[in-house]
Amino acid sequence: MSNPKPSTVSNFIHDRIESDLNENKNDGQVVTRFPPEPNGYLHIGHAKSICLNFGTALKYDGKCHLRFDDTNPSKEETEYVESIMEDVRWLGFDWGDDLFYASNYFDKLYEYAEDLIKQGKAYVCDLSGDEIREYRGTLKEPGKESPYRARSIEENLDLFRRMKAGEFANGERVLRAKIDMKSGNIIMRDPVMYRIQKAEHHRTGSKWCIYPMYDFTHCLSDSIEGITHSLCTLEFENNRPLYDWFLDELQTECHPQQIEFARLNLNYTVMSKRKLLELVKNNHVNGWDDPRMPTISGLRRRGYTPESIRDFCERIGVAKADNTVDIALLEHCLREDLNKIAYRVMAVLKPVKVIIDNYPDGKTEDLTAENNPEDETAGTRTLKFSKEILIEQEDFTEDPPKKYFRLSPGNEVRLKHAYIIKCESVEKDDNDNIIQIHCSYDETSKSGGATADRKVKGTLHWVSAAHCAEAEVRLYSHLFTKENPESGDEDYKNFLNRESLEILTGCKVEQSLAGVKPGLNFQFLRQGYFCSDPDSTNENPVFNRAVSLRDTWAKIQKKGS
RNA sequence: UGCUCGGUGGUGAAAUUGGCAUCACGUCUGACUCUGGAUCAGAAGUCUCCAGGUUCGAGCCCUGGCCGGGCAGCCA
Repeated sequence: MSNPKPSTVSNFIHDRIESDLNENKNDGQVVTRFPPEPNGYLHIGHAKSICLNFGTALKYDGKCHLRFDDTNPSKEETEYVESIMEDVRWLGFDWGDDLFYASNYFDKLYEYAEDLIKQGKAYVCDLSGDEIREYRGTLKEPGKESPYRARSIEENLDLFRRMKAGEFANGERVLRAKIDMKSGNIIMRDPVMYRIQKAEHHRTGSKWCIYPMYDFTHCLSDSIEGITHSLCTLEFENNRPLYDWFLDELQTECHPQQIEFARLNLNYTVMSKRKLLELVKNNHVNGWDDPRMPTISGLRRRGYTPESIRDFCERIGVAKADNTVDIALLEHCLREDLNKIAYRVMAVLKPVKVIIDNYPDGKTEDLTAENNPEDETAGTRTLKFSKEILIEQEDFTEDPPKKYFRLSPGNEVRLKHAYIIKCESVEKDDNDNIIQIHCSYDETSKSGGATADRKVKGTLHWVSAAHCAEAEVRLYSHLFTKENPESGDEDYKNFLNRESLEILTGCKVEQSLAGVKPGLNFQFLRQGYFCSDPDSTNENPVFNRAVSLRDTWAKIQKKGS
């Protein structure tokens, strides 16, 4: 496994950092941060942000902090904290000692809030939630000032301290910044800084009953940590004036620059934590790490490598335009990585028996198979060959269409690493199902043998019936049937692909795959890349199809139909 | 009819900051192949949302439109 390398392609953020560096801003330092809220599992969209933030630090010889933005105890859990750390690490990034929690700053944040009150720039407001919304105005109409806006500094201080002391109920009072109720930017209409929430926090327990809001917390956390460039997604653009306002009014020593970029969207899936949570909670998928999910843990279980995901994030670039990336690019990145490193093995997913009539009864042969033609150092393994073998049902047909290179009556194919065989006859049951196929083999055509270079059009994968293991194989396709399940008025769940998971049992795999450890990538020859699943047992190895191989034949068939 | 951001092949991103619109994915040909994989060679597809203007020269600057996104949580 390789470590992340500094990115070679630039983007508008790196351009700005370079111009800052040229002006010797921040003493030539670059410090970024990845600030997830621990309220769900990370997904491929977060991977973009992780690669951007950690990658930027790597490129400019700076640092990237991991900071949990844990200011809302009702939604956050330790389980999420742990999964996030695991995922970031797995992606190949290292935050060193720079692990932080916004909740670590609650004391400081509280002092900053009192500071603002003392400056007359924050006040305690008794309006109810509904009233606050009413007073806020609308997108087109200005808001009205709260009747509590004019409270004295002393009264505000007293009330805020009593909020902290737990004297009031949830929702009874909030602390607000005194900015401008007529601002065109609704964010600036006296935003709430603190709310009362009598809830157990996953780190601070019951120490606090007031919790700071995102806007107040984020800029100050960045400032406290000495972040130079605070990279976030586009929906926070409107919040930047507020980010700057808090830091300006509090005259903090460090004033990071917030820069926004467009979040990642992928077709045939959804990318909001809320929707992913819903899929998990309502059992539309089997947990956060279901291989169909765009979560990091799902992709990992599916068989994606950290390298392929980083490569993907590099290729999609960073810009400000809304975008939907074709999932085919992600798949391309995986194939490219796995092509270099995955061992080739043979697995027959839907078997049909072939009997080689002129092959001696009871004979077995050891054949030598290369593990990876793309990598000489990968070595070889031994394969057993015998009279009865299994091939893929798809690889035989009685009436071959045009350009069909596989096995059919009277036709020859090569068995990979073994002999050329010819179909002599077909045996069927009463219902016209093929039971077994009778073939003859050309003894001199053995790989490495006398007429080994004799050409036939097709080459098939196979396993020896007496020398194989049974396995379960899970085939995945797009989670949604629609490119953009979120467009239009209809509920995205209506577009869930009912056939996104196909479970195949009774698959036959070569012996070397028996008892395989989970998390290993293989190429099943001619089929795709598969990854052993944690559900595997010695008796029942389970493989997930990460991605199929490019399939020219499938395209030809599609055009024909 | 508030504030704000964006618009470059099918998709994503570039364009040395005003100088021949480039790259990748995808698509399509063909070659090669003991994986219909990989690889290699090639092709089509954008004249940059529109209309003006400045300029020898505009994707880039200016003006006016058009279209799309975000913002009215005591979420982040």
